[in-house]
Amino acid sequence: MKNVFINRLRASGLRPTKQRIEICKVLFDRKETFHFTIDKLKKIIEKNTKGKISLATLYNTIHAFKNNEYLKEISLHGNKTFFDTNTKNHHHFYDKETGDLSDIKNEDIVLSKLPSAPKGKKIKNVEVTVSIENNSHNQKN
Amino acid sequence: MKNVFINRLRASGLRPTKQRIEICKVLFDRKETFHFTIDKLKKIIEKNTKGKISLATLYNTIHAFKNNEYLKEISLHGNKTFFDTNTKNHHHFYDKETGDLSDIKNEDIVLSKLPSAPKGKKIKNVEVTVSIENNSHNQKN
DNA sequence: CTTCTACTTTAGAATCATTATAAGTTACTA
DNA sequence: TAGTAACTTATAATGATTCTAAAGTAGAAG
Repeated sequence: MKNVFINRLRASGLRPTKQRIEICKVLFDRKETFHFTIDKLKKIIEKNTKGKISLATLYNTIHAFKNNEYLKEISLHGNKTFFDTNTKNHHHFYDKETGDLSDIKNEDIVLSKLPSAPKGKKIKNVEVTVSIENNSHNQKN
Repeated sequence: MKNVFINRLRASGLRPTKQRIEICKVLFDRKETFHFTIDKLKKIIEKNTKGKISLATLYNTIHAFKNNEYLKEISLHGNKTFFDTNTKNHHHFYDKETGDLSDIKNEDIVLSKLPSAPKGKKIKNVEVTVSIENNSHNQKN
């Protein structure tokens, strides 16, 4: 329900506004984790909701959510920034041709060797991107 | 020497123009691998060279180099696209605060478990980004 | 329940990276 | 050395993101 969102927003020091709750519904009211760009989010909201939310508000809100660990930003080739409702440490398949991004569970990738961080630095997180393409590409015989 | 570059360009079907050779010198005439954004490259060229090279040419040329495996594009958070003169499969340390990027040799990271690609797809490449930050951050006691 | 203030939202302008365009220039082929 | 396709260039166009300034709203205090 709405209250879950209101409480989480409050807990992060964010005012529960009409727009933020609307965005919460789109992002978090689902079973699967959700990957999106601002652009895609905008389209979904325009479909689901009568009232529009301005682009600036989408950016502001998504960044507020990111800063409060509601969302994770994902590293990818290409120009658009992706966000992920799965904020746990995990990895991704990325198909550059289609732009599709999907989760790989943390336990499905095992890193058995890692270098130590450069002097004065420490490791903050490790992200693996597995780029995929159609089987038909460069088919070797 | 210049001839090395001319030959490699020719071998890839790229005409060895003044500008391309100039760019080759900046990129490949060095011991260490080199990580850069177009912006950074532009500044270096403006320092090293009397004649300017237009932004459009930098973009065109860098993309031609990328398509011909002279360069590798790197996946990162943030808005700018990074390129790497190390085209071998390898990984990176990335310090978002400073924007610094450095190589991790392929053998310094071992992935002992990988998921299989979704149906109809195959794995094209696997890239690991190890995000680092200053030791002083969030120091736990 | 009103008032006040700080936080939000908004439309639109501004900015930044990147790509497209169209005109002039250059490298190679014959 | 002439012709043509490839290349470079300045500039315009595009697309994503951020900024700005004005109008609206949530929550605290009375």
